[in-house]
This record gives sequence, C-alpha cells and structure tokens, in this order.
Amino acid sequence: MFTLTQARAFIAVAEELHFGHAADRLHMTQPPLSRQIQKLEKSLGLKLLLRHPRGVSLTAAGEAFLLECRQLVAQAEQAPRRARLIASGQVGVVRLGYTAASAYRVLGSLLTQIKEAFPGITVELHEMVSARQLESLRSGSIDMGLTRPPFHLEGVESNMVLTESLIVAVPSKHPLAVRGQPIPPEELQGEQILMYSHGQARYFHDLVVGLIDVRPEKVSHTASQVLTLVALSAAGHGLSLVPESAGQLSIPGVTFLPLRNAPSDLVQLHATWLSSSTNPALHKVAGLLQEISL
Amino acid sequence: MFTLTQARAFIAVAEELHFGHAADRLHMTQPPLSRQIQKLEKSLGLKLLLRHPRGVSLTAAGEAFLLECRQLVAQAEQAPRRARLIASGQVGVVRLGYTAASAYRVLGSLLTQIKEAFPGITVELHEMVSARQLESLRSGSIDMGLTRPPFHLEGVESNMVLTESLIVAVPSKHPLAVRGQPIPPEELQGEQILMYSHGQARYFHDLVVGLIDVRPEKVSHTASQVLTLVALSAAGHGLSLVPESAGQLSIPGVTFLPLRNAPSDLVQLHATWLSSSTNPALHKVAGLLQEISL
DNA sequence: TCAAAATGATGCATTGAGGGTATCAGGTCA
DNA sequence: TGACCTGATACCCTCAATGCATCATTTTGA
Repeated sequence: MFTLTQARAFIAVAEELHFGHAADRLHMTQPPLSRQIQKLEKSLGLKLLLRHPRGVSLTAAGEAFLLECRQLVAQAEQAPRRARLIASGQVGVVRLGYTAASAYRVLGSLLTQIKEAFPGITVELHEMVSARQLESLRSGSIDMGLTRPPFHLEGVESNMVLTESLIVAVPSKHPLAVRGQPIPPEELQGEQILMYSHGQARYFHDLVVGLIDVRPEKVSHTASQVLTLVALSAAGHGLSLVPESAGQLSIPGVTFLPLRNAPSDLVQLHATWLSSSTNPALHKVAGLLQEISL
Repeated sequence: MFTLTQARAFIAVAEELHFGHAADRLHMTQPPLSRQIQKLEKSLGLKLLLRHPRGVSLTAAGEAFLLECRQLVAQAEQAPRRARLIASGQVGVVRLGYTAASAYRVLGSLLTQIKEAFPGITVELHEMVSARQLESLRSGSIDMGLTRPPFHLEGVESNMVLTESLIVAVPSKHPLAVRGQPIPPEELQGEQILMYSHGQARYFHDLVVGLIDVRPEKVSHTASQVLTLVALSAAGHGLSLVPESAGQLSIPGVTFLPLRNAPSDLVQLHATWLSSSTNPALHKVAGLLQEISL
C-alpha cells in the first residue's frame, strides 16, 4: 500500500513535471523523491510518469491517479480540523425529541436560536410523546427531548424552556363561545368535557383533574394529543383545556377563551438530556438554553 | 501530519476497543500499536481514546475522527483501482466532435454500441463542422471527430464509418417532385440550385461540382450546413443535393428523390483521432470502430 | 484479603525505511 | 564536440517502527 507521503510527492512531481523542482517544493533532494515515485509505481503496478530527457509527463494512469491523490491529501488535511470541530461541538447533529403540542410555540424559536448561535449544528427532529422521549434518551436514539414533567430519571438533566397557562377550546356555536368572556373553572363542571388519557397524557390529565372536578359522565371522549382535543372541540364534541400556545392554531369551528384565575405557569415544558452524553453539540445546545429565553 | 498506517491502526483500536485484539488484527504486537496511537493523538493535539482498566472507549473527537479515517482509508484503497480502470480505458470520457449532418444517421447507433461495449465510458458530444473538428483534435479539446474528408494531418488516424449516396431535395410543388422519378444529373443543369459554400463546406461543394455543371447564375443561395439547404429547398428556393441520411428528416414542403446513377459510396464519413492521444478510453472506442459497422 | 489475570504503558535492542551526497547515464543544445 | 540538463543509482547515515521483556494499575475470584 502506498503512503500519504508518496501521494504528496506524486502530486508535487505531477504538478511541476520536474523532479528537481518538485523536490525543492517538498524541501528534500531529488534522489529520494525519485525513489519514492518508483516505489509508488511499483506498489501500484502502474507507470504514472513518462521520463523524458527534459522533464516528465503524465501517463493516463498518472492523470487519473493525480486526481485521486489530490482528493486523498485534501481529505487527510482537513480530517483533524473536522474532528476538532465535531469534538468542540461547533459542528454536529443533535437529535431532538418533541411533542406535537410543544412544537406550536417553542420549536421554531429554539431552532432559530440554535442556528444563530451554532450554524454548524444540525437539529434532527423526532416527534414523540414525553414518555417515549425519556426511553429514547436512555437508549441513545435521541440526544435531547422537549418533555412534560415528570422526568425523574437517573442522569437526566433538564432546563425549563416554557411555562404557560391553560385555555379553554370551545365549539364556536356554544353559548360560552358566543358570550366571549373568560370562563371560571366552576362553570366547566356542567359541560361536556374532552379529557386527556390517563396513560398516554398523564401530565395534562392530572393538570385538568387538579383544576376542575371532572365527572366521568360528562367526559365525552378521551385522547392523548392536544391537537386531537382541539379538533374534537371544533367538531362540537365538547370543551377541552389546552395549553395557551395551542390558541395559535387557527381551526375553524373552535374559539379559545381564557380560563379565569388560571396561573400563568401551569404548564411546563423542559428540555431534557443525559448528562453522560458524549455528543459535544448537545452540550453546546444545553448550555445555550441556560442563556436564552424562548 | 499523521499517516495512513496510523489511520488504519486507529480504526482497528476504535472498532475492537482493545489494543491487544486490534494489534492481532493488524498482525503486530500491542506495544508499537500503543505508541502509534499515542503519536497520532499527539500530532492531532486531541485525545481520541479513554483508557479504562478494561479496554478503551472513544472520546467525541475519537468518534468524529473515526469517521474521517474510515473515509480516508476507503478512498486510499480504491484509488489504485480507479486509476487502473481509467488507465485501461474501461472508465473515462471521450469528447466527440460531430457534424450536424452526421448525427442524422450514425451518431445514435455509435453511442449505443459504445455504451454496450464499454459501459464505463461517457461520450461528451460537441457539434462542430469538419474543419473545426480537426483544429479541436490538434488543440486537444476533443478526442475524436466524425469528419468529412479530407483530413490529411500529421498524426491523425481515421476509420471510415459510413458511405452513402447523394439525393436531391426538391420543393414539393416543383414539377420534378410531382413526377416522383429518380432525377438524371443532366436534368439539374437548368434548375435553380442551392449550393454548399466553398470555404465552409468544401467537401460537399466539390462533390456537387464533380457531379453536375453548376452555372453561377443558377445558384440561388449558398450555405454550409445540410440542414440549411434542406430548409431552403422546402421554402422553394431551389433544389439541393444532400446526403442520403438527410432524407430521414421529415420537413414539410420538401420531397427527396434519388439522383440517377449516383454511386452509393459518394459521401464518406470518417472517425478521426490523434494516434498520440493519451486518453485510453479513446483508443478503446477507436478499436471498437474497426470491429463494428454502424 | 490476597494472588492471579487483564490491560495498556514503558525500556531497550534491532531492523529497515527514508533522506542526503556524490556520481552516473542519456539526451539536448549551442 | 563539449557544456548543460535531468532523472537514476550507489552508498552511507539517521531515526522511526517493530518486537520482546517488563511494569503499573485495576479487576476478579477464591
């Protein structure tokens, strides 16, 4: 097999078409250069150069091999730089898990800020619910999640990225929608309610249960995704409590009204990651999160 | 700078995560392998491996550099093969000059046969008149031409690829077209004739002059391209003599009739190339031409 | 708790690859 | 023909890579 030194030597000779000049360029003398080229030709089993009384010229194989050598040497020269960039986290990929609901408000702004701070970092988006995100963090298939509490897991670090309130999605024809006033929680008791599933959307389920007295006979349907509840409300199947950011969705048939006296930090969204991750780009992004607000 | 040997050594260690096993794989002993990796790390200024009491693991820089090394080594390994392929002519580019008229019949078939015999050879097409082709051959901007005689030039080799007859392009409303019979040469003397330019299309000019007595007052227009003459005939500007293959053009307003007693090898088309060319793919194609007929 | 095993690092002697100087061989040019 | 140019060869030297023997540290298991 040939060496990078031989490749560099060949490039010099092929460009100078003169062993002496090439040797100067390589800061060596002509005889060892001649031998290197001979050895290279022997190891390849190809004649690369035609020796003329006045300089040399390239054979077809030489022309072809010159192109290969240039590529090879260029790549060898930038390999350490690229490794350093990746190791420093300036260049890399962060696989980000997010819930559909979280995307409405923070995702765009988050991606913008990452791109601005670290143009070399690519964010790979993976939509999944909070529970899946924690599994994926552990198995290493994502680097960071945008997760709803709770996420008490060994080695998981986190940073709160968003707090918001809950609002009420009301079918547009519903009297409460027509009234257009903030809705006191107690007024919801008598209404048909769309509820979060206990298993799949535990966080929102428990939030709603803590806010209003949910009577089973008043629960028309159960779903796990915010978007689904809004769609069902739009279709007239009942009222639902959704995060404020879902109010940005413009879905015909549904009106969003504030929930009276609801604290503004009711719903939390946290960035989560494994402190043990070896992905430097992840740690850059995690560090960024502490400095910025979304 | 690091060497390919070090890159291979690092790949082995990174894959085995064990110096001893990696050394076995590289057919060497463990101590020099350790030292090679140390030297590599030193020359890069990066820690690539974390040494544990039980084997090693990769740092982020190591992960990144591993990818670079794999690429680098793969490229180094296939460089000789690719050079050999290009040198053998199995892979390469042949720049082919052709005249618009020659394209009508042989070009498609030629390209098909080349593709079949040498799938790795790409033909780059450059349309130009015969005289330009010879210039381009000499200057090295094409490798082969499809040329009309004469091409007596030092070092130019050739191979006849097509002989054909001349036919007469007659405006469809012309009495001779209506008659629809082969036309004797002497009958053309009294007609308006479209003539090839003496400078640009010397070959066809001389051919026509040799066949019929062209009286200057009967020459309505002069052009250098076969297609132009056919178009002018279609527009009713006179009769023209064109190669048989031009009869395949379906242009409204023109009828093609045989020229009575015209020999079938009147018009020749030759492939031409420089015997001194260093393009192996060209010589493959040139060799192919002697074996096939188009 | 202690000996054995595992694993990477280090010391040392040997070999060989790569470089330098001097010179040769073949060709060009005045 | 003689001075030159240019790549190849002969010969020597240095140093880097290898292998062997051994060390240091940690884990394992009785």
